[in-house]
Amino acid sequence: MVVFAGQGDARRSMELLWGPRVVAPRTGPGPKPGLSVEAIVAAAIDIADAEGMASLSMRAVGERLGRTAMALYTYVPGKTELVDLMYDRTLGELPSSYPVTDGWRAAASSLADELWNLHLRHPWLLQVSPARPVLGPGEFHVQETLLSVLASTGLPLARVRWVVSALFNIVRGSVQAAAESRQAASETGLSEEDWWGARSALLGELVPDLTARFPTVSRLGASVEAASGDEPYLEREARLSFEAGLELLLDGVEAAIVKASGPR
Amino acid sequence: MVVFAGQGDARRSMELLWGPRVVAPRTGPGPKPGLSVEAIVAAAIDIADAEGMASLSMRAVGERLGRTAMALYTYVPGKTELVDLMYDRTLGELPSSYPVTDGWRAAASSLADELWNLHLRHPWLLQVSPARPVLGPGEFHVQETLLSVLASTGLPLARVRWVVSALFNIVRGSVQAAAESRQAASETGLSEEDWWGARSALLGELVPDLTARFPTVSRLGASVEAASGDEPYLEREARLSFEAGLELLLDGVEAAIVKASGPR
DNA sequence: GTACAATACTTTAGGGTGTAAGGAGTCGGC
DNA sequence: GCCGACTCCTTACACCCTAAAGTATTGTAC
Repeated sequence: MVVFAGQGDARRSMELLWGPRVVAPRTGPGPKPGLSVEAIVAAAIDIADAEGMASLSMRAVGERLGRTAMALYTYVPGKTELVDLMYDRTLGELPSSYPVTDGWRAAASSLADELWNLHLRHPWLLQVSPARPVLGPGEFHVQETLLSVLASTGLPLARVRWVVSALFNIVRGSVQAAAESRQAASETGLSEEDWWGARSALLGELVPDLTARFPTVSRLGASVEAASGDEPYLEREARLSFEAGLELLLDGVEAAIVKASGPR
Repeated sequence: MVVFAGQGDARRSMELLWGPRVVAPRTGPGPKPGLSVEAIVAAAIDIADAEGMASLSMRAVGERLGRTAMALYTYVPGKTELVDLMYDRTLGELPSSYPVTDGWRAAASSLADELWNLHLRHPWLLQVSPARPVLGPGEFHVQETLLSVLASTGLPLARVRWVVSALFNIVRGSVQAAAESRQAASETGLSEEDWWGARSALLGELVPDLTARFPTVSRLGASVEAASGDEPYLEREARLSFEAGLELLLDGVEAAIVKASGPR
């Protein structure tokens, strides 16, 4: 399921995102709060990291904090907003300094790397829709960092923007394979090799004319299988895909720079 | 929630994917089947297209076919497999002929376009995990088409592979914004403009130092707002992002070709 | 023509989910 | 000392997927 930012409580939601994270102790009457928004968000992130977004329920979060699910509703309007907070807080983890002293390409590469690792550490990020942005400090932080590093190419901001979005897409796309393969392995208890072995045996049996119908795929499949050693497969695969995609993209940027500076 | 291919019924699942789509009428005893796998898949696709993956439930599919949810379990092992079928059948829609007579770049571009439109027509495709591939005919078909078109660049298949994956990522990533913005608009009843207007007003109020903290983003935001007319915004935005990303990528491919053919 | 077996479909039920509603309990301020 | 505000919990509902068991329909064999 894709989660959108709630509409009714737009203000409340924004206040949670941008407001102070350490709330001053209340002065009014009533029992002292035993929890806090940040504690809830942290617990939720822990769960999502360890067991995946599918296992993230209000009950689970409450349990981890020694409360019931409903106790959370005192602090957070609903699950949607909680997920938004998780997303934004996590993006905020991204380091912000990428010196361009070694050139824009080195800076962009290491930034992309960091972004990749961040997503790999928190794969559930991929399940939060980037369509209607959360518009929290973390998201702004990431955009600012990406934009400013790539602006150092000298390209106009209006073009840098597309580079940023393409870069983001490549990171998200490639990390998805890695993360979900990992998650699938732990959920089903089947290693990649076992799974793949069983599947390709079935394929050969049920689709005898596979190589005839899909010659190029088959050619590739054969070469890949031959080349693969016995180390974790799909994850390395995803990393390679990321690196290759990044290189292609940055080559494209370089070409754009040359073109922009005019044919000499 | 991310859906993985079931493990227990791997064989059954593969048979459904690769088996004949028009089942021969049964001869034995028992009532005649009133439904069929293909009819169920089609109904499910209709629902997902119209109301999104979140609204796709076994009940909803059954209801659309005049049955209960449980009736579907005669034809399909479970929801997981149904989603796999939906995914694979939909990918099968992609046209397969992309003549390279006008050069590889034109062919790749129009193929990418087609892929983009396909995803836009069926945005729920993005919610099916590509990690553990479905390994159905549709998926093979798409891979085969992409690979063979890009193999016409003359690059070795081992590199073409990464180009394909990057291309796929760019398509998926950029279409996500468009599709989900559309979906969000229809679900919340809020147009992009209204939503964005409300949000940015809130931002200005709650975060007065926004432009100071995120100068580059703000600079970009200002220029974009100024440039935007009064036509549907985020969707055009996503399309532009797609086109720009594609150009960057293909430029990168061109650079790779030049590099591979050796410095003259 | 009737009994049987196989299949399609429904009903029932159990364990999930998010969260609305209302009832406890706890504390600061008057 | 008590009121009111506040946190937190229990209960309840609506929805989800699907296992299990029951019912209806059909073709075949005797």
